[in-house]
Amino acid sequence: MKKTPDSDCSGEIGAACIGARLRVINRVVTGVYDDAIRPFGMKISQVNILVVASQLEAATPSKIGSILKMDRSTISRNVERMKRKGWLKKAFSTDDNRSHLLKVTPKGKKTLTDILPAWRDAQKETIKILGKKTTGAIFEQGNKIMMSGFQ
Amino acid sequence: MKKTPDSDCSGEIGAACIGARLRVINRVVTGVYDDAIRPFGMKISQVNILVVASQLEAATPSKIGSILKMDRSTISRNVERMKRKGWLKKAFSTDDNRSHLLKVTPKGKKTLTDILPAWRDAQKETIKILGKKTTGAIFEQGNKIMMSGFQ
DNA sequence: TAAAGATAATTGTATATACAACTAAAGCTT
DNA sequence: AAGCTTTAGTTGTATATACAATTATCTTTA
Repeated sequence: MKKTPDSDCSGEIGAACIGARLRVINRVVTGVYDDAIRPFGMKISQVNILVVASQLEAATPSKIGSILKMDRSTISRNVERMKRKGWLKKAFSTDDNRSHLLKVTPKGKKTLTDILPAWRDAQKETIKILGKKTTGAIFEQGNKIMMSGFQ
Repeated sequence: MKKTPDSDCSGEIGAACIGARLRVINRVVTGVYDDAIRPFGMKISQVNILVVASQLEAATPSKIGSILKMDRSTISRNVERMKRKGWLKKAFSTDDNRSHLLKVTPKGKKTLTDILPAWRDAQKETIKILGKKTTGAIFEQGNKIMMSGFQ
């Protein structure tokens, strides 16, 4: 019997898609962190950028993007919002006029400090949801991928 | 010495944040699938919705959302786009007038069939990137979370 | 059964994300 | 040094996502 366009391949994809499962986990866990730090007006995506910017000596948008695996345009838009909130500012570097450095403002640092207890709660909650094994696997693999952006 | 608002907690968050690592992995893997199926005009998020809609007997927006852990409003917007593309259509159910059923159109099914080889390539690539251990952990945990939405 | 409470979907608003196209500035190459 | 190529950032456009508020319908309860 001839296969019609209706022949169902959704079974195979539904039963096996890693991307689908990863994205579900991502939505759930992102929600845990965002819920926890919402009272401070910050989101986990912004925390991540602030943290990386804090820890790099020369935090250019490109460098942050290569660590967090974000497109440059995404960084550009996020930085714009975070500047508006007063958490980040631009500083010009001397050696490359195409680029600039991103500095976390005192207000940005204070907010990071403020969210710390809520962030710790979100960590605990996430481990409870994912279990130690999955948490560990994600942690290690995530580290590897981020580290590849340091060069 | 008094702690100033400048005292740095970015070290702790940077060194430990599971959410950050998960989100990096999510961006990378989502890109793998999206790159693979881009020639067909579809994205992994849309594939996931079509697959779930295919497999449910009564695929309401709410049901799909509770499986994929998406907000109802997100489903609403995604369905709108997918209707525009001709992959999904609405059908009214008899028993609840607040809701409706979502049906995958023949065109939607055909496109799912068309992307199958590309999706398989993306699966392989993802396993290569994440390794078997992390892939397995994400798969199992993702299954558990999605299954909780079936009731 | 009428009022109160819960559920389903949509719409307004805002953030997150990426691709393509563009501009500007380095860095090579001959 | 002039020209080609690469790199950095921004902007236009589109999708993905969620919270709040709203409307409609269903369910429960008094």
